[in-house]
Amino acid sequence: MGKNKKTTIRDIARETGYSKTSISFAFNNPSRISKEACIKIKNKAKEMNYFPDPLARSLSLHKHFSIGFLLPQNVESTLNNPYILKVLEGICSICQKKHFTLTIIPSHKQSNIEAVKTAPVDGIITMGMDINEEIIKIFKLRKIPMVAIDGNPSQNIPCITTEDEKASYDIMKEVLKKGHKRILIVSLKKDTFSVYSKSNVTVPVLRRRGYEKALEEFNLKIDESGIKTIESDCTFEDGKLIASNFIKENLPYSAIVAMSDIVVIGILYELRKKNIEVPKKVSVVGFDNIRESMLISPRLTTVDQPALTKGERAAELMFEYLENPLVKEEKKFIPVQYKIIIRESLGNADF
Amino acid sequence: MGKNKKTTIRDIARETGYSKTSISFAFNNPSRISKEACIKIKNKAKEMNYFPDPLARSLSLHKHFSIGFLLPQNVESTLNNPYILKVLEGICSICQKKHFTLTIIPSHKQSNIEAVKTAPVDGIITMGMDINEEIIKIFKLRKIPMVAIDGNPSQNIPCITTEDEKASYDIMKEVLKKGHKRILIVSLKKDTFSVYSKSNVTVPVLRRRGYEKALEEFNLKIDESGIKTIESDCTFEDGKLIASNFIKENLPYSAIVAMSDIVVIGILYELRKKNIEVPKKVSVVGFDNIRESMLISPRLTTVDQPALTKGERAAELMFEYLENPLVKEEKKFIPVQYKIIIRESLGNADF
DNA sequence: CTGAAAGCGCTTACAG
DNA sequence: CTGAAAGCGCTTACAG
Repeated sequence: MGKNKKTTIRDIARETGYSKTSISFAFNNPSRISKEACIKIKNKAKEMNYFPDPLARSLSLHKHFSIGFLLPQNVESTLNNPYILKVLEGICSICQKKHFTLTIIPSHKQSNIEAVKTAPVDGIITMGMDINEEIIKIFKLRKIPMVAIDGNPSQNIPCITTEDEKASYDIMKEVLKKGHKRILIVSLKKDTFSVYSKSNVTVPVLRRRGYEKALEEFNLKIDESGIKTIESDCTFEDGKLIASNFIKENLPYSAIVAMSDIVVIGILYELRKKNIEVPKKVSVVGFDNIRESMLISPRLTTVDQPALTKGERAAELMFEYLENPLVKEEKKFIPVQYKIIIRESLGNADF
Repeated sequence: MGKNKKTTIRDIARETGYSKTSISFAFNNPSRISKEACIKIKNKAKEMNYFPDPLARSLSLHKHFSIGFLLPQNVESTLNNPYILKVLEGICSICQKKHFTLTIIPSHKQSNIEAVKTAPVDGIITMGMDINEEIIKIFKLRKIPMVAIDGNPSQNIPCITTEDEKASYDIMKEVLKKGHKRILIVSLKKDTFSVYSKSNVTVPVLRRRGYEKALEEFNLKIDESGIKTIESDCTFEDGKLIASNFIKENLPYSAIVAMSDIVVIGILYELRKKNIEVPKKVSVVGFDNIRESMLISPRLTTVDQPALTKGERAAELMFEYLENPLVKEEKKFIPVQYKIIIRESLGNADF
C-alpha cells in the first residue's frame, strides 16, 4: 500500500492461481469461466482493491470511452457564451446516458492541430463552419469520426446546422417592417466559430448574406444610406463597449441588429445603465435566444436556436458512428429548426 | 491508406532503417540522435502522416494529459447553473494554458464510482462537500491527486472554499437590518453539491447555519414566528415554481432569502410575470452573483463568489501536484473571498 | 472451462 | 549516436 504500485491483473492472477486471461474474463465476459472461478476472482479483486487500469484497457480495446469537443475559440470567449454552453450541455447529457466522458479540447491558435492529434477521444465534435483541412486530415488519419455543429455542408462532414442565412433574413425583415432605415449591424468577426478560417463560408458570412437579402427588398444596402456594420467579439464585454461608443456618437441609428445574443445583452446592459430607453430610442434584436434574452428588460426579440437539441443531435450522431462503423461513410446533414421570437426590444422606427 | 491501419512507429522504423528507439527520440528527445537522423525521420513521418498514438504514449508515460471534473449532480442541473459553469471555465482556462484537455465526468447516482475508476485523467477536481469515502479511496488506489471546490476541510482533501456560513450570516443580517421579520428561506436540498451525501456538513447545511445565527441575533428562529424554509432544486425552473406557489398563497413573507442565484432568477422572473413588484411587495436576495443577477430587473442583492477564481485556483493546485508529486501530501486549504453585493432587490420591510 | 502467448504502440534504461 | 529488449497493463484468438 501507500507509495507502492497499484494492484494489477498479474497480482490477482498470482494470488488466485488463475491466469490473467481468466481474471480478465471475470470482469469482461464472466460466462467464459466457471461460476466458482468468477467468484473467487471477484472476491480477491475486491480484497486487493483491484480494478482494471483504464489506460491499458483503452489501448487493448482501441477505445477511450470519451468524446471530444473542440472549442471553436479560446476558453475565455467560448465558455462565456451561453449559447455554446447550452450546446455543450446537450452533448454532455448524451455522454452521461452512454456512460462516456466528455473531453473539452481547448484550442490555441498555434496548437490546436497538436491538440487534435493527441486528444484521448473516440470521436470529435467541432463547432463552426470552415474547419481547417489539416484538422480534417488528422481525423481521417486517426480514423475517428467527426461531427460538426453549425458546420458547412460543403465540407463533407456530417453536420447539424441552422439555416443561418434564412434566419437572418427573417429577423432583418421584422426590423425593416417596423420602418427602420438607419440600422447598425453588429457582425461577428469573420472567423467566429471557425476552427480555422480559410474559406468564405462562415456563420457570420451567412448571416450577413441573410441581412443583405432582406435589406435589398427594401432598397437598402450595407454601407450606404444609413446602414452600417461593425464587428465585435462574441462577448458580453464587447457588447457593452459597442453600446458606449454608440451613445457617444449620439445614437445615429434607430435599430441595432446583432448576430449574437450575448453581445446584445452587453449592449442592452449598457444602454440601460445610461438610461437610453429601448425600444423607444433604439430597437435591438439578436440571435440565439439564450436564457438572458428573456431575463433582461426589455426582453429581446431574437432568433431561437435550439442549442440543447443541436448538442444532443450531434452527440447522438457521433454514437451512431461509434456503435456502427459501417454508417460512417454516410454523410449526414441534419438541419435544425429556428424560430423568430418577437419580444419588446423591437419597436417601430421613430420617423 | 483508406481503410488500412494507421501508420505506426514501426512503419517509420522500417522505412527509414532506423530503430523504433530513434524514431521515438526524434519526437521526444531529438538531442539524443544526430541531426541527420532526426531530419530523415521527421521527413518520412510527415510523408507517411505519422504521429505517435496518444493512447500508447499515455500508457508508457503513465499520463493522460487531461484533468477530470466530476460533476456534482446530473448534467441537467449542473450544466444549467451559471455558477458551476463559471467554475468550469476557470478550470478550463488553466488547462488551456497547460495544453491539457478537461474531461467532464458526468455522475450518475449509481455509477459515479465506476466513472471515477475509469476516467482517463491524471487528477480529478470535485465540487461540493462531503465526498463519498469510496470515491476518495479510488483516488488513492489510482494514485491520482484530487482537489475539492467548496469542499469540506475536515475531509483532508485539498480544497478551495468560500466561508459559506459567514457569508450567509452576512447577507441574512442585511435582510434583517431592513426590518424583515417574515422571511421565506429557499434552501437547497441537503445533498446539493455533494458527490454523495453522508455526513452533515454540506454547503446547504453551512448556509443554513449562517442564516440561523443572524436570525438569532434578532430573536428569530426558523420554523417559528414567520420564518419558514423550503427546499428547492438548484434550477431556474424550480425557482419559477416556488414563486408561483408563493403568489398563490398571497405573499405571506416580506422577504425571500435563497441559497442560489439561479433559483432566485427563476423566482424574480415569475414575480415579474405576475406583476409582483420587487422589492416593494417582497424583497429577494440570493447567493453566487452570477451574471444574470445584474441583468434582471431589479438587480439582485447577493453574495459574490469568485467562481472563475475558484476554478482557476483548483486547477493551479492540481497542476502543482501533478508537476511536483512531493507536494502531494501537503493538505492545502485555500479560502476564497466572498463579497456582499447590495442592489435593488432588497428593500425595507413594509411595516 | 482454462491458459500461454501475441498484440495494442509507444518509451526508456541499458549496452555498445 | 544508435538499437535490442523490456515494460506499461490490459484483451482475446487460439489451442487444449
